[in-house]
Formats: sequence, C-alpha cells, structure tokens
Amino acid sequence: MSIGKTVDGLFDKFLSETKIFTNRNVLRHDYVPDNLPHRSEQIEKLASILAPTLKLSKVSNIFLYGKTGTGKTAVARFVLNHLGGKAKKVSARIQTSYINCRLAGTNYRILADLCRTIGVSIPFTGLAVGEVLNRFRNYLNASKTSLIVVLDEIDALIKRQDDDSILYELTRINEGLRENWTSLIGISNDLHFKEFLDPRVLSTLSEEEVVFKPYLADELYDILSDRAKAAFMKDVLVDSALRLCAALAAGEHGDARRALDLLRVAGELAEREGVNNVVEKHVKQAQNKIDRDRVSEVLSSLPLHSKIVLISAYLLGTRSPEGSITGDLFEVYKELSNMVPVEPLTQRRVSGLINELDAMGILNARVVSFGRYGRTKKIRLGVSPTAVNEVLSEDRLVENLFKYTPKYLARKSSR
DNA sequence: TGTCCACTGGAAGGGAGGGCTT
DNA sequence: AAGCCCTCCCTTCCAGTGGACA
Repeated sequence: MSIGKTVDGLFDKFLSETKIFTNRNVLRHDYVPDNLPHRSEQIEKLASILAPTLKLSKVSNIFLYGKTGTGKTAVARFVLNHLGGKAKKVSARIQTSYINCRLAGTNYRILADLCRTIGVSIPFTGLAVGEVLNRFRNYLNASKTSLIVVLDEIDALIKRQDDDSILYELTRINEGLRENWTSLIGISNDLHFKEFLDPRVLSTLSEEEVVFKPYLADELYDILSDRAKAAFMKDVLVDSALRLCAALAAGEHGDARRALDLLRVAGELAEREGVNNVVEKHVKQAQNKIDRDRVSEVLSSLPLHSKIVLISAYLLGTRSPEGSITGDLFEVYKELSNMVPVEPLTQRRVSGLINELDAMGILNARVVSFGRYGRTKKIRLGVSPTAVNEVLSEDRLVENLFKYTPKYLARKSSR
C-alpha cells in the first residue's frame, strides 16, 4: 500500500512545482509561432515566390541560406503552413514535404522519406534509388498533385562522397510530369556549398534566393520576449536574464536557436531548484549545461568501434598530452578491441573513423609529416577527457577499458 | 638531390541483409 | 524458392605524399 502511495506521489512534486512554465513547448526550436519578428521581409519574399502555386502555376525553385538559427527553417515552415491552409480554401491540389537531408543520411533515405511524407510506402532498404524515384514520379503523375519539397541542410548531400545525382534527378523530375509539377526549396547554412554543386543543378536550384542575416542582440531580445510571454508564467522571467540570453546568443553569430535553448534550460533549472524566478544565474548555468549535454549526447550515441577509437585516444592522451599518431592509436585500438571482445577493424577503416570523429569535433586530427620518419595524423581529443570518461563509462561494453593499461603503451615507455 | 618512412586516401570489390520478380 | 539487384559497411590494394636525412 505504502509503495502505491509513494509511486502515486512520484510525479506530484513535478505537477505542483510548475510555477515557472505555462507552455514550455513554445521554446522548442521546431515550434512555429504565429509571429516571426524581424523576418517579415523574407516571409513576404518567399510567399510572393510561392503564391502562383495557388493558381496551379509552376513556381521557381528557391534557395534559402544563412547561418544556423537565423530562422530559415521557421520561415519556410511558416510560409508553407499558411500556403497549405490557403490551398485548401481554394481547393488547389498542392502538397508540401519537409526533409532534413542530414538526418535522413543517404540519397536513398532522402528519397524514401520524401515518398513517405506524400503517402507512398518504401522499404528501408532493398530497392534501387532509380526504382524509388520511379514510384515517386508515378505517384505524382497518378495523383495529379503538385508538390513543394523543402530540403533542409541540403549541404549534407554534397559533402558526402557520393555524388549529387539525387539533386540532379529532383531538379529534373518535372520533365516526367504531365499536369503537375514539383518545386524545391533548398536550405543551407553553408554559404560555400554552392561551389561544390554541379552547375546544371545550381542553375535550376537557385532560380530564386533568399538570404537570412544573423539576428542582432536587440532582434533576439524581441524574439525571446515574444516567446517568453507564451512560455512563462507572469513575472517569472527577470528582464536581465532575458537580455543575457539574447546577448550570449548574439555573441554566437546571432543564433536564435541557441537563445531559445538557453531560455528553456534556464527555466528548467529554476524549476528544479524550486524557485519562482528565472534570473541571470540560471542562464549562465544553462550555458554550461547545454554544452555538456551536447557532448554527452554525441558521445553516447557513437558506434562501438568509434567508442573504442575514442578511448584509445583518451588513454594515449593521458600519457602524452601533445597527442598521438595513427599507428600508435591503431595498436592500442587493436588491444582494446580484443578486451571487449570484438574483431578489430582494419587500419584503413580506423583511419576513416578518425576522420569522422574529427569532422564531429570529438577528435582533432591533423596530417603531419615527420620527414623520413613518415607521414601520419596527429590526433588529440577535441572534447574534455573527463567528459569522455564520464559518458563512456556508462556503456557496459567499454567501461572496463578505462582501467586497462595497454601492453603497447608499457612496451613503448620502456623503450 | 634522391631516398625512404608511415602513413593517407581513392578505388574496387566482397558480403550481409534486404526487396522484387518470376 | 531462386535469381537478381539494391544499399551499407567493410576490406584489400596501391599509388601518392611531405619533408628529414644521407
């Protein structure tokens, strides 16, 4: 009985303590508010480009670019939501799809996701890309629906080693359609990505361009106060805390996403502390917490072999803070793999994993030449060793590796 | 100036896991 | 069920490389 009572009361504390938020979802970055301050120019431009769709005319492909957290995705979703509503009223056959290319991963998955958003079911593997493309085209032809596709983080498509043929195919898909059409909205935060595009794709994709400049501190303040009104109880949020959020995010290239995260986490910290106000102290704590959480999320979701590579770099780093080289790291990695135990990958593959971890910022790898002593990569941890230890020690498969002293290291130091 | 080291990184191919067609 | 084709992840192979050293 008493257990039942305890369990029953488990969440009461939480429920009784929501003195801070009225609706914390408003502070999530996938939330599209009714009003997007300081983006009316971009909204109007995008809307004016897309407006002819309501009269079933094909519209230009559009390219939106600007740094992270400058409102590209929010503006695109905002305009498409309104367009969708209007299309229903005037009975225009228009569908919209939103795909995040980086999250989707491969060309195949992007196409498969695209098909799923319009209601065509595609297995997660087994089909040729060409076959998926055919089904996509057939559906569009049969349904006579026109489609506006948002390809967010489109640069992820180009940076991978595989080619950009999927973009080429999408830009040409209208050639196979009879009564309807498809328009693309590409979104990128990498201004240089266009240099890597196939010129044929580039000319079709960027028929229209909308640029998103970083928000200034004052603009961030306006955005935050708008959202804060909807998210927090009255008089909970101290104005100086709000200003600090805006100032910190403005320091990081005017990133509204960062500002919203700071505000939300600051609120949550205040809530857990059981106080009735969100003050500057909470914002500063939130800043540290967000950085820590980001690192631990990335580390804990790494594949097993990447974790072992990382622990190898960690162990080598405790001996020589100036960094290790590929050959040493690979020797340690092989020993650790046998401890786990898993079959070690080849040096070529490990070298690739090192590059991947470098791209994620978890390792710092730099190609160096030691003259007649060869050419290799100098590798250091890109995150704090404490974080690596803390996060990966929670993984049962690899936790013991931290206590292990690789024989290779002992041999090396005795030399 | 040529040699040589310890790799790097591109290319090709293998095989596991899967779907489609017959 | 068999044969074929696909993606994804990996291995194998190997030409290429920067720069210290003889």
